[in-house]
Amino acid sequence: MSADSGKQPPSGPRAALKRQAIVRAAREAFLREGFGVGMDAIAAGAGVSKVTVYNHFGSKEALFTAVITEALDEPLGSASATALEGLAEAEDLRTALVDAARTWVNAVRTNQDVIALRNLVAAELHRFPELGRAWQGHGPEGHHPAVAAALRGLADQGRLVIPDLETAIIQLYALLVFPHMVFGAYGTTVDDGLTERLITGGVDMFLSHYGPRER
Amino acid sequence: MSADSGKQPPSGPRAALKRQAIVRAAREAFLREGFGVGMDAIAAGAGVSKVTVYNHFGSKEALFTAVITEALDEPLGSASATALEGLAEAEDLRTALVDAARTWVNAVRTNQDVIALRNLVAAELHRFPELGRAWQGHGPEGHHPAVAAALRGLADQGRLVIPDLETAIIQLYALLVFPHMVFGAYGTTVDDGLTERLITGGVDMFLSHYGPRER
DNA sequence: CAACTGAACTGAACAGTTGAGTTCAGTTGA
DNA sequence: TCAACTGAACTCAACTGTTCAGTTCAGTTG
Repeated sequence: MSADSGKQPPSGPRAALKRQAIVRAAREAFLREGFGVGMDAIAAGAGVSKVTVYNHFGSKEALFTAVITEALDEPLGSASATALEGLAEAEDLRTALVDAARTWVNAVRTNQDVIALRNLVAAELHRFPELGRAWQGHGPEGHHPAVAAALRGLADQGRLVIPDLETAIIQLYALLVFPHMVFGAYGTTVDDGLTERLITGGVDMFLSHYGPRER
Repeated sequence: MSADSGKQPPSGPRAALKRQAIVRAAREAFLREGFGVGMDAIAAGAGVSKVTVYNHFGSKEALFTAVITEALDEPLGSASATALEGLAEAEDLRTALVDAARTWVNAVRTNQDVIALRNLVAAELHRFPELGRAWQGHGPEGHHPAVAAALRGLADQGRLVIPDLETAIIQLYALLVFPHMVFGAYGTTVDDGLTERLITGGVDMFLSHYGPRER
């Protein structure tokens, strides 16, 4: 019944280009109009025949899945991850944390696309239960491990006192990135001034609780 | 062309019951299957003829709007608002804050429906731009004023030192309710133990930053 | 209490549209 | 030469919204 009965997707360099164009156009289309956007519109946006789309992906759901999983392993974390790693060597912990937080939050803010995609997934959860599960642990908060490692390192150095690491990680996320995710959900964006106050204020608050009592 | 040309919706006690049943069923259906659910399914769920649905609401979009606006002024905040008001008279600020936070967070957690509805609105923003605007300022974080008043009161008493009220409010939200909203977005729920640790840990963190330096 | 009235409701069929996925004959390009 | 691609026409299912003949029911009148 489905198109994938014994058919393997096209291969070769030409096919790869087409595939890329399709995913790109599909992502834009989904972001612009939601999951309800027509396959014809996507094909047209990719400058490709609808048949080609189906030869590559077999179904709309598979295409959507491809878009999401592709967005899933976007670099998003690379800049902020390196910023977090440098934390151990920093002399002035507060300044270093504020800097790391800035690049981190900025990565989230400039990738509103990813947040919007998450909303799509959330809204279509009933259609894509696996995607919902796959999205957990990824997305903008996808590098828990990096944050965990950074915090653990600082704790081992004795520069932070963290009795409950899991809670602390969530709190750091909550103070720094969750506001942008929550407000971004309806298209509201947090303005630059407030963003900066949330960063410095969040770091200060985090340090005044977990930091050494040097204050 | 539309059905509302010169037609007013039915009135009277019987009609009111039907209308209520329709909105209720529509809400469940939308939550269960998303906006794509068929009107026949909604009518069946309400135990009502499809014609009755159209006599009452005229269109699917109008019905969806009715569901959302009805959810908009749900009491959600009443319990937590009163809990927040009692804060000024409390002797033990930490205990009182933790208690207030518990009822507040619980209100949010048990109203996951409302959060899920918000996701629907976000996903269908292009179809309902007005709804998106109406939803801002409401929803689970809809009682900013109550929180603002409570914090201001404590600051005036000298029991908290809050240089930037707006930031402080968002931080309180971030520490206590945002995690449940973010994780709840894909159906993941925060388990009871973590919830409790987030509450106490969040309050402690908040107080260690804004509270008097008695620590 | 019986007959009546009229608005609201039912059930089923129907019209019109949209969109997913397919078919196919023909074209492009390494 | 062969796999990939195109374009257009097509099927098929689902969905929104409508129509209509008949039914329910609260309230009114005699």
